[in-house]
Amino acid sequence: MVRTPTLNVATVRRLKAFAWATDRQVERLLSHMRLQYVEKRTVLFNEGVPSDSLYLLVSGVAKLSLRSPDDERVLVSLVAPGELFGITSLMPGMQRAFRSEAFSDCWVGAVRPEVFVTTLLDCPFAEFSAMMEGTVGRWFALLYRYTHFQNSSLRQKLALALLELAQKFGVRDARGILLILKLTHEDLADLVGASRQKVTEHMKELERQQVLLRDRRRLIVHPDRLRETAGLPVEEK
Amino acid sequence: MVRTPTLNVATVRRLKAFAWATDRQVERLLSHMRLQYVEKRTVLFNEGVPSDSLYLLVSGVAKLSLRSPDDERVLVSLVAPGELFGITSLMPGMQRAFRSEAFSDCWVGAVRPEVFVTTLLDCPFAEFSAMMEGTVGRWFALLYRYTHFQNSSLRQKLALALLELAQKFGVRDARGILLILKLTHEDLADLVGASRQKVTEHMKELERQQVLLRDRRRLIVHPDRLRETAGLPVEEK
DNA sequence: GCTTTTTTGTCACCTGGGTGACACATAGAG
DNA sequence: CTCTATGTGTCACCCAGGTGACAAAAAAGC
Repeated sequence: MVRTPTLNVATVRRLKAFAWATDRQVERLLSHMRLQYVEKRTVLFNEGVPSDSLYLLVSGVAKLSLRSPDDERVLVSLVAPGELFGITSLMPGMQRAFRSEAFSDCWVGAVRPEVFVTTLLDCPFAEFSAMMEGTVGRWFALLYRYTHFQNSSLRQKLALALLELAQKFGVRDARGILLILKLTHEDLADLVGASRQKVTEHMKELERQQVLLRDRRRLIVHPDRLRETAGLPVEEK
Repeated sequence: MVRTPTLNVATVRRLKAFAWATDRQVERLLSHMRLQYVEKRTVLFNEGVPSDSLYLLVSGVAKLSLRSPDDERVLVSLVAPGELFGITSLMPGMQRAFRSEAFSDCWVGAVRPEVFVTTLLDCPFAEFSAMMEGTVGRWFALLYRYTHFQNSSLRQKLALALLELAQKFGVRDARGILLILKLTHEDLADLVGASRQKVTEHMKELERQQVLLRDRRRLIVHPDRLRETAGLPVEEK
């Protein structure tokens, strides 16, 4: 039989979670936390679903993973007791980036992110989360790209990198999205961690396949086709 | 000659920076921002130095990079106008993770992170940054690992992953750091994005080199030697 | 314009790591 | 304590992508 752990201030301190918070704050937070048992291999949330809870791992080991283009699972991280996870819930309207499942049997505490922020920081959730998005949101995009690089071919990495560049530096154009940047193949190679020569080869090939085209030294990309060659689910919008 | 851009609320709005902030907040923030011109190829900050400023890219393109084990530069990201960068400054006592340099001639605004937080969020900086550390700090560790995977051999990736695991799941032991986790080679393979077979080979090799040893199915690692095989600067402490 | 430097395109060759296959060891389950 | 399932160790073989080299094409100086 499974024994429910007691979750009080002392436990939290032992887990070294919320080290910066006062006892009173922790107590209030705990009163809003629902504790749940998650059996090994059970999925807590899947990538792509809305992020409405923040989790504290109380005991056991949790696992964050994502599906790579070739449908393999990439193990992104293992979560240790005392860690918070499901952090996308701190940013407005964000979907879960990873699947979370129990790597071993776990006890997990769940709170609504609004409660978390207002009890620990006394500042409106909307403001806090907007701030998060404006600052660490960029990091998050990076993490996204890098985790998706795992198990991808060079061609896919290139497509992924170009998509990110299109979001940042792209302007609409009759023929697609124009990147307002002069990038050499060497720059791209550094970005995806490949050799210049192979980048040249793949870029030629991508041009041949009409995924992108060049106007002098400016790139014009076709985001849907890029997404396809990157092996991403084609975004409907 | 270089023309100094005007930096007022309208400019900020056009850049789509701080979209969530009110005009008054933006105005106050701008009054504390020092604008500087950074010529192409100039380094703004280097990895490893203390993070004491937060930057807004006003015009041009900036570049974030790091040095890989084989002393190559990994281009981590290109920063677009309107983006904030140097975000490590929002976490307490954190060093810069990347080098930042101008990819093209840039105008950059710098603020102290305390000013940034208190004008935009009216909550004490110390509390905010503790909160950041406790939440997105984990993401940051991930980003660190993944960026360092770039241009690394499987052996180095393994060492890096094991170091991260040792930090999370390690307890001191007479023989090194004991990982309180039963990990299969397959798990490790998923973590570093490699095949199970090659992981087995490299783990054997690492055992032979006394970088780690096994006690039944538990791993005991030697962090300094791991750091060395990962190609990281051996941390003095 | 002409010259120098930087990029691009394309080779031929090499190597780290993926794949499949299979024997052996270990650990749970009963 | 035995049986079965799951992990480990080690092959032989293949391929994506790295390396070096060099010519053609574009840019950038002047």
